[in-house]
Amino acid sequence: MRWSQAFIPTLRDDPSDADAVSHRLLVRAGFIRQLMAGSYSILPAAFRVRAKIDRIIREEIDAIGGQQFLLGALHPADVWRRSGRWDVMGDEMFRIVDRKGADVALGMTHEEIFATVASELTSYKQLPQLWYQIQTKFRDEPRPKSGLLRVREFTMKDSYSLDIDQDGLDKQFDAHYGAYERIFSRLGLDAIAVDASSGAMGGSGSVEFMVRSDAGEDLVAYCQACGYAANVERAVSVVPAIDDEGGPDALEMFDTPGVRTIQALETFPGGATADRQVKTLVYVADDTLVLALLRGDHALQEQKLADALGVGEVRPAEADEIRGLLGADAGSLGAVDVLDVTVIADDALRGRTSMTTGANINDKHYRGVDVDRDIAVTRWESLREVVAGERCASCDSGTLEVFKTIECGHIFKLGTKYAEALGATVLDENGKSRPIVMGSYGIGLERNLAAVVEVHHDEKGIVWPVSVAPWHVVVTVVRAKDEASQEVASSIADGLEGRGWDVMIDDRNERPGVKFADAELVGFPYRITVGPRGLETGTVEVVDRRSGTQSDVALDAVVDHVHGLLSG
RNA sequence: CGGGCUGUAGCGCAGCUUGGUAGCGCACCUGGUUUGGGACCAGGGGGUCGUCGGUUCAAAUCCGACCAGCCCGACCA
Repeated sequence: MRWSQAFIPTLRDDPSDADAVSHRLLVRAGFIRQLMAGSYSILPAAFRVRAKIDRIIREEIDAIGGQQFLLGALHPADVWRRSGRWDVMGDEMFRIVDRKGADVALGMTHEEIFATVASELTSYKQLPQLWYQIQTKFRDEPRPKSGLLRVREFTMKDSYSLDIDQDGLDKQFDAHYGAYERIFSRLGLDAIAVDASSGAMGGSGSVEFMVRSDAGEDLVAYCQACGYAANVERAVSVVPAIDDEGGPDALEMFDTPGVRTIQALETFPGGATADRQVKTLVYVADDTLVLALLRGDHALQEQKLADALGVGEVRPAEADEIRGLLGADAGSLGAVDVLDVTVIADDALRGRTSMTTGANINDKHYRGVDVDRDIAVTRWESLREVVAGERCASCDSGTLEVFKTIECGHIFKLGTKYAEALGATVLDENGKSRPIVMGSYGIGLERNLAAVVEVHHDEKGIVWPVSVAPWHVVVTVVRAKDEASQEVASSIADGLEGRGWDVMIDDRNERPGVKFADAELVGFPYRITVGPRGLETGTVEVVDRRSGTQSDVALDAVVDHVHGLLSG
């Protein structure tokens, strides 16, 4: 490829609306252009990167037995109604009405459709199967952002495993786990596998593959000592025990005029430190009011509560709902003697005594609360959000870090939910009909492309790993009008292309500085500079983008030399 | 959906307060000189000023509605 004919619209200035590093660099280096919020045009350079990511994914999924499909992006409402997700997905699903008035959806994922195809399976002898596709997904995100990291239209590799039993699912899940590790490694991404909440997908287990980046939106708790890693939606940690000795034993109500917060009660005469208070939160889950109890200085992780209750989401109760349930306002709430309400208590409250909490009468609190004696706890769960610096629960010696990450892949054990809803059953060896046990496994291609840029860049621009670079080498012709230089550049490019490398010849009649700056912006792993000065001594210059190392190499050795660098 | 901000040439921006022929830098085209880190000279092309409506002799500028985009939050497989 000759740059003079290539469409790589680089910009001298940063785009004004780009915040994330990958967004800024991909726009500026001529890889993408925005069409509307959450929708981007993939330009030729980005298309080449995407094609390489696509290929790496296909190689690894094929290697664990994947068969590639291509399903429709247009889905009839019926299959989504059958799984119950036509309503669950809400505004996030793009919906259209066809000319006959039928409801149609733009596919946001394909469990329903693959399950529909799977209904043709008839015998356990046909299992296991591993089906996948690489296809466009549509999700009407409430807030697209950060360039390709959060969009409304994107390409996903989604695979689906089909098995007769849980054991088969576990095997395919593990196979995907390994394939994903190999994929991210080949993309140059240091992905951390973390326990995650399965959220709206349901199922028995899920693992997210997270890449550390400030542009990410998920928080991960990580222990360097033992490698424990979990999304904060699930993470746990060790909470040092609190000494309850010396407090009042008997339940005793006392006046707390004007006290509305944990903090205020700490300094109120006769009050208590936050770690000796019980925080009572009222939440709504599926139209039912529940109480969530935590230690006063602990924060609720809402997803944990939702998972504990087995619902998709929870929301804090409104003021009038709270008053209707407990007869008091937020600030004076407690669970003492509350009997008709589901009470979920955080594990950190187990066995605690001499606690202080609201009395469900405005401006009154109880002291001397013995949690086991005075509160009818329905269930004990981990509800609190871990905080950086806490002790690791997994190895008991390390300290947890908490940092932002990009979710680059997510694998789920689905179970039989979709197979049952869509009639995907087979006969087992006893002739009995059984629903197929499914798993689903996703990787967003463009998000991974952006994640690579988030991780591999410097102040000059992108630094592509060789595995996904749009071109491996740029041959920069310092003086475009010098025919000898152009001929040398062509022959070097031919030599490298003959070895299987992708080469861009920068033959533009620009100043050298412009071409060097563009080469660094676009991110070619290696640059070969051809100019009259070097040719006088029969050499060209080879520059390593990552390290900046420069070396003069003899003309007749440069193809071998660069081939060696790229192969290394 | 709540809060904040922005829409003027391909990109980055000024002009709007105080209404009167639409500007600057970069990019682009032609010719010339240049060429190992974002050149220079001369000439030139390109804009329904987001959209619709209102006020006015006259609107990029004032008023209203709408649309789009960005950021924070809510939300989020």
